[in-house]
Amino acid sequence: MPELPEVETIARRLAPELEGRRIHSFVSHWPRQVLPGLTQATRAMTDRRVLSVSRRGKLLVWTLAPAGFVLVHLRMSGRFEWGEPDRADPPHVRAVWTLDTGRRLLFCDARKFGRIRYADDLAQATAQLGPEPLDSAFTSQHLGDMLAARARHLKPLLLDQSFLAGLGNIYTDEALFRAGLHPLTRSDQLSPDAVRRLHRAIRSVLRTGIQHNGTSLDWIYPGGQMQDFLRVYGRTGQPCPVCATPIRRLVVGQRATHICEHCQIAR
DNA sequence: TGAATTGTTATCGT
DNA sequence: AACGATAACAATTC
Repeated sequence: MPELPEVETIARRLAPELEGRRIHSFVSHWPRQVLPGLTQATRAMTDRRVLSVSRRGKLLVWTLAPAGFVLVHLRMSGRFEWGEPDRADPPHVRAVWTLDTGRRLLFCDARKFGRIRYADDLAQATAQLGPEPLDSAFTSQHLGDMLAARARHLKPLLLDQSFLAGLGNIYTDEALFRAGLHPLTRSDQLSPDAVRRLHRAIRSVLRTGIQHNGTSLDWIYPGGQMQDFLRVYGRTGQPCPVCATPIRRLVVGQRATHICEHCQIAR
């Protein structure tokens, strides 16, 4: 579930606790989610200091000193919790970093789809990711060029992390609604105005998501308020906030997709 | 009980 | 060959 705004929120919460700390030890209870391999990753993380915690797309990035990076992808159900000395650990703890302070950072992941990767080279490890939608370098002109170079339906294209990094199902549906664009619109057939609307919609919905600490729809990601500001996602049958037409749920590229048929047209 | 959930990868077709 | 579409897959919750 965690998409760009959720991962950004997690990074901001983690940073003040983790930055400056040294990793004393690392233990995994599900080694297959540790890359490039448990022994290699463990050796590379142990006794290194966390310089900074940031985000690239949906990846959480820890910059280590003197060298190296930890990249955590939460996938569907990954989340971080701090171990409490006088309380039992939460369920589904898959990995534990123990810090020089003795504090334990727990990686919990019910579905075990998350990934913990150590990499020497950040650029190489993130080479397949598309641009950051909130970067100042990501202009409407840039998006227009990218869209025109492809001939694909907007929804699956926006979900493609190698096209643009960070959008998932929720924010893609919300961005398309705000842009007034149907998810099946072909990327190379947008008018210049539609490109501008889409660029604006993507950035504003992500910024709004961050402002509200992300979207909390179930037990997987707590502490967000963005679910109160969603206009189409998960609102099947409820009235469109603009025109009151009931929101419809369709399936596009094997993904649940929520639209207002009146407000969202191919153009 | 099986339907739903999502990003990534492998595979198929054009 | 390159690109787009599609299926399979990871594992669990309700």
